[in-house]
Amino acid sequence: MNEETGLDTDERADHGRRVLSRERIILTAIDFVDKRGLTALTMRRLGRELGVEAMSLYRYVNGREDLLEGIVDHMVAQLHLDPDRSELGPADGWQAYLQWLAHGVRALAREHPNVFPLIATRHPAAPWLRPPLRSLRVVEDFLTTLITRGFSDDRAVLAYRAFSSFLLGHLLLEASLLGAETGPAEEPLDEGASDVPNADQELSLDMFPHVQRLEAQLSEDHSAPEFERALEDLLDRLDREITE
Amino acid sequence: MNEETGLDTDERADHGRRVLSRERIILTAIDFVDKRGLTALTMRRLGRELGVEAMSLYRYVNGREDLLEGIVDHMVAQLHLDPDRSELGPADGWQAYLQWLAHGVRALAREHPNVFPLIATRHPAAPWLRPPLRSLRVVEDFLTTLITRGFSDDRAVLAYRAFSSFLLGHLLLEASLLGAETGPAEEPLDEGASDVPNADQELSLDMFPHVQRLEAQLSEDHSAPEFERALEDLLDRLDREITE
DNA sequence: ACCTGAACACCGTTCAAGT
DNA sequence: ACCTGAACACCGTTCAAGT
Repeated sequence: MNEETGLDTDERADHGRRVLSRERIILTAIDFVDKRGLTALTMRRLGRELGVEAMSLYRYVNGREDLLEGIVDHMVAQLHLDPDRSELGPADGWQAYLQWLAHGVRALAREHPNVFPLIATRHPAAPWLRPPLRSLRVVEDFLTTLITRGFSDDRAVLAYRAFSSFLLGHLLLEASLLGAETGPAEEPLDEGASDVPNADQELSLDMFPHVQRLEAQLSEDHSAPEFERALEDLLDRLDREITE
Repeated sequence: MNEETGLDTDERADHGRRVLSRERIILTAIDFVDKRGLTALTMRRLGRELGVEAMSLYRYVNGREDLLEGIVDHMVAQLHLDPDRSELGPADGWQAYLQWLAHGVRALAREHPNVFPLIATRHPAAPWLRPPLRSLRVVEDFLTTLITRGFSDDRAVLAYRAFSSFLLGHLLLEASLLGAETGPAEEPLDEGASDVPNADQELSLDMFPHVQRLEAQLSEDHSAPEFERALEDLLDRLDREITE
């Protein structure tokens, strides 16, 4: 296997006559979701994007579910390619590692806000893999790093759980804000065009004075500082735990 | 409107000749998702469940998206019906209120683990509504409670954001664990039956010694105490914020 | 070896038609 | 007023057939 491309070398020697590959399909799918949203991703449309009939994909991908799984795996695997990782020597503490990892996952969420919900909500393959840190390699890395830096087994597992919850909550919300634009084809849908007893809570804002008054502040996006602040609090909490 | 049934009284006087109503459709849909999972929910299947053709639903529901919206609204609205709410007088502090609210949302997630991802990931109607506290009434309640107990506007908004992230991260993970059973028809799918270059990470566990050794501990479910612990930490943090 | 045409069962949704 | 039949465009997926 070629480390860089993930393709067998004899496939690459094929002068590109081979149009499809699992790698290319997954990359195209991620690109497609980035641009048009998750719900728009269809085997048939993805085929068209690749200049091929939908049925051809089934040679490389075990159906739609497997395609989604492949997308998630590919995304999470990116964490290992982060160049900054090499700057982290054994001399650095676990806090530096968790900072690095947290920012790596956050970068993923910000680059692919439409894909992140997939990472966040698909059922992991095993009960001890929790979103968004859902890869054996990443979890192994996590545990070794903490344990070699003084965490007991129990504390390391606790930290993994707490860290997962933290990332999930903050990044899913942040991705949701970013993805709202690209989302599922946000139709204008002019008001009152429906004759359905909608029970719609278009109860006017007047009934909710605080929300109305604070609407602007509620809409502000302070994702970055809030993320940093909450991350530091989490690290402090973990620090207190291991020394208590 | 009848407070208990949510039906107009003249509808109830109709001797039940009217089979359908938005209320009944949504309740049946929630029940269906609880039992068979979100992906199984189909307009046609839901119609069959109600003893009716799928097309009939369109008189009460503006298509599938609106149905999902209705489900989310109905679930979140349940928070106001919590009987314990009445035990919270103005004498109780904001901490008691946030404890009550957190446990209310957690109860929702545990009772409907297959529905919770919907609450967590659907784009809110407005940018200042964040999952899972995505209803005007709930947010208004949140803000008034905190502000009348000494929070400044800014602190209250910060608290809303932090609280949302906290609930989302913890409860989505917890619901995911519970929902794994009922989930999307988890097929056995015997190993090796596929000829696809899966790049499957069935790299044996031997390569991940820490994960292997801690597998049992990683699989343990300590949702309840972890939730309580993290909630208290959050409340402490908010407390520190307003008094600093 | 790799891609496709045709086919199947199933979707969401619309609308004219039934009662 | 409420439900349905028929139809349309679109799904995912299989498999025999083409090259």
